[in-house]
Amino acid sequence: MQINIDKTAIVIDAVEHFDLKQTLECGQCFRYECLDNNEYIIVAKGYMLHVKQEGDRLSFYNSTMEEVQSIWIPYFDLDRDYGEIKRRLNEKDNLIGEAIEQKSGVRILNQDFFEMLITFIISQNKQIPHIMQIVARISERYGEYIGEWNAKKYYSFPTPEVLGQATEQDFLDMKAGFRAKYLVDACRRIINRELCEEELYQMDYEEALEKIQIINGVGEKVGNCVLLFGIGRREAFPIDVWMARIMERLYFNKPAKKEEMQAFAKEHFGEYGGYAQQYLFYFARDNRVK
DNA sequence: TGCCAGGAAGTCC
DNA sequence: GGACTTCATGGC
Repeated sequence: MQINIDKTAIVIDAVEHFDLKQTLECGQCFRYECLDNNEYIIVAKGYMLHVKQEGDRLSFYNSTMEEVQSIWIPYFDLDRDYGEIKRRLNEKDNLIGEAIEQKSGVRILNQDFFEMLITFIISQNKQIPHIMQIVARISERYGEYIGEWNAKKYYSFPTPEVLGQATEQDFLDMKAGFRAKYLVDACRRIINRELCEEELYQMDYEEALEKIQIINGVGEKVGNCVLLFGIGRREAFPIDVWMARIMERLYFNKPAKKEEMQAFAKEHFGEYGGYAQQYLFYFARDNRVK
């Protein structure tokens, strides 16, 4: 991968299988702001990033060469061969091809575990814009100031220790609703190490999925999202209402149980389940599949 | 106004 | 063990 220093930015030319807008707006990320066409402010990994894509050129405006290499290339999953992933998925069947083609610039972001845990507990029974609002409130109140753009200030996502100081009432004030008690429970169990990130990396997928559900408010769907987006388990296959709709349409042709769909995904997509899921989810949601 | 949202837990039988 | 209900909040 060729990385260059321009007058105003660190630049990567000839990026493939990547579209900044699709990758941010496909439903996996909740901390971005669109400035202009394919130009964004992103908050991740404790940094505020100003980034823009023009064709196959990706420009990082407020970053160093070292940060691009050590933080942003891994974050955007840019050192993975998505051409190979797409070939493998297209070998499985000819039904997923349309979704891959329409959403071909999606990559799975490598986000932080604790942030994904809290974010996806919030996500249950909520629409994406509202999830983003609540995560922004949490960061403003408990995160650290990391920069501003156009007079708007940005804040990092808090650590478990800091967010652990919030009470159920605090989460209610931030409009988390009935999830407030789950959030308190999650912080507590992370702080006292009933669940820790390191052990999840060492467990196999099934074991990790079971373990993460010790947290009150984390079930199979939320657990899979955390493993996929926060622990890098690409075999994870979260099934929400949109995934159920698109799978019933493409693979079952009738109403199906979640358990059946989960088993099908494991057998059919295997280690590529997470990628398949994201192409299908974004396709279904963006096209309002009923 | 009623229905739904990247669901999970509680409660019934 | 499966089906049904409840849980806040906001957008349409």
